[in-house]
Amino acid sequence: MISSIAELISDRIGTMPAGERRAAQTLIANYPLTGLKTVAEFSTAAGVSSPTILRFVARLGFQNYPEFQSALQDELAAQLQSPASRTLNPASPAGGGAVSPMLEATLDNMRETFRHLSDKQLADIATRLAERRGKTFLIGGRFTDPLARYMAAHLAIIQPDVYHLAGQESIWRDRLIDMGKRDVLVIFDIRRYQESLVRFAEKAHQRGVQIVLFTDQWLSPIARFARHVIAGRTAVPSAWDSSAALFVVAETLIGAVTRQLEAAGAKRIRDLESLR
Amino acid sequence: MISSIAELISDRIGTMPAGERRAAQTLIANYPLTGLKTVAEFSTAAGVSSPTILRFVARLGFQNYPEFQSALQDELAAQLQSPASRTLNPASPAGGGAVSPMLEATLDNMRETFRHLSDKQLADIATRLAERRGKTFLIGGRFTDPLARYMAAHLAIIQPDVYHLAGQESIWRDRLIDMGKRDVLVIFDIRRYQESLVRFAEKAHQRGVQIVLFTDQWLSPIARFARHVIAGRTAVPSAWDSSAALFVVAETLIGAVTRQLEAAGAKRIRDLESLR
DNA sequence: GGAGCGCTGTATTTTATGTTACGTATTTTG
DNA sequence: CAAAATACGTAACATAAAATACAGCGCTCC
Repeated sequence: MISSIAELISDRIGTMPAGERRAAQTLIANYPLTGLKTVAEFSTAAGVSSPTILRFVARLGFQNYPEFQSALQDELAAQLQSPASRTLNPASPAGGGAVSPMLEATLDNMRETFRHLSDKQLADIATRLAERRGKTFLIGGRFTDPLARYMAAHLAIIQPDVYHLAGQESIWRDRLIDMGKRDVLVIFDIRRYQESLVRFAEKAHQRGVQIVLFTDQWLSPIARFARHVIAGRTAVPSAWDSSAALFVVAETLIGAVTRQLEAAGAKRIRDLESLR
Repeated sequence: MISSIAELISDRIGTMPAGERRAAQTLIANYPLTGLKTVAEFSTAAGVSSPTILRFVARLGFQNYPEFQSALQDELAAQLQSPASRTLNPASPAGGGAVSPMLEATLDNMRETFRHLSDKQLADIATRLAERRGKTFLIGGRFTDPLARYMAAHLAIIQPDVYHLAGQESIWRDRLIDMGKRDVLVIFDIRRYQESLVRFAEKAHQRGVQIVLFTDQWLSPIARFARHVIAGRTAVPSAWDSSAALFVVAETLIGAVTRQLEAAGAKRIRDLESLR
């Protein structure tokens, strides 16, 4: 069975004429980058003419060059999403049970999630949450609402006016009245994205509320309205998606907000410490 | 110093207008693939128009779109050639901001937690939860109750008689009447351990309820009454303890229970799948 | 509440990319 | 050794993509 284009090529490279073989070798040499460039660039890199490149991809079974490129991109996407550590990390020892694959995937997800997340971005969001110009609302979807609760439970201690929106849709929809452009709304939404949340986000956005969105890598439609978007990896070998990466981001953010408030010498924090 | 385009983006994302920010977020969400596609594809993915994409790349300092794509390709080429660099976030090398110590500590916590947790132990707990002799109750403390909710939300789908105990102490204390030796009580309790939870656990234990305890490495006093104890690492460089390791164990357990029920060919699972 | 500025999308133009047709070179076979 | 078939490149063509011009809208700041 042939699963990658590289395999396909090495499978057929024997039956190719000289020019196309040079194309194949050039592509394999630094795969798959050459294939993502234009036909002209590919051809000069291989030292052949453009039609030869086209005949080459035709021989591989593709209808046209763009189709070939799409296939390469899809392959690359799959590769980038499940990074190297799974294959080269010998961290999964004897065990082999059902645990380690799950753990490994989760660890990968976290590394990948943070790789796409800069310190500055997190600091910006933390600042927004810490500056306390208005109120902070948190809400989540069916499975992610606990994350909203978790974050709310912490934030509510270190600052006032933090509200978790719970219960039925009609209840939190009415809270829109309290929201304005000085307020922040933190939404957790991973697929399948919930219609009710999208509607709610849209209305809040219209009222000028700043939205911070926690979502998965495919981005909830709410991203359209969000001021800040955090995209976490969710894929694990399970029937369910994993929210663990988002959970860790949430904890990191909680820590960052706390630190900022401490640095600002917020009275509330001092009061709090004296209480402990 | 800015070495990657992703950094460049997160550096300037704050100063961008809404549309371009959406473009930036879309690109970061699955970097760098979206940037390798055509302007039209990029624009629809981000939900903006093509000129906005072009203005976006112009703002990043590129003369035109192809130049931007070449830069992305070069970056990708460098990454693919030295796979080691891919696992680490180049944005936060040594020292850096507050992100990576937090992440590193969290990852360590998870590895440590699972190191002290055998496959068999997890499988036993999963079996206990899956065998469905009685009811399943879940409850947590001040900060960990969201974890109980998260687990309950999943378990309640794949099996009946799953209850999350919420609200005031008096409410769930009364639920003790419903509990017997065929039932399972899942408790999340990390320090500072809550008196009310300990009392509740003791009473449940006296009634013969099987207790599964999620706690920290110093073990809640509830461990005395528990049939199964999961001790997660919680130490992170933050003012707060981290529940992330326990969260991942919970997810692992949810996955294991689901798998067992699938393997047992539970009718409910089949019904569920037909609903999807 | 009004004027000015800036951002965004639609429509059009321009550029360059992929594709095809055809003639020449090269290799293979009888 | 000759003839045929196959492979390859040059050059013209068509198509799709990027770039630009312009108008409408929303926003901010007086």
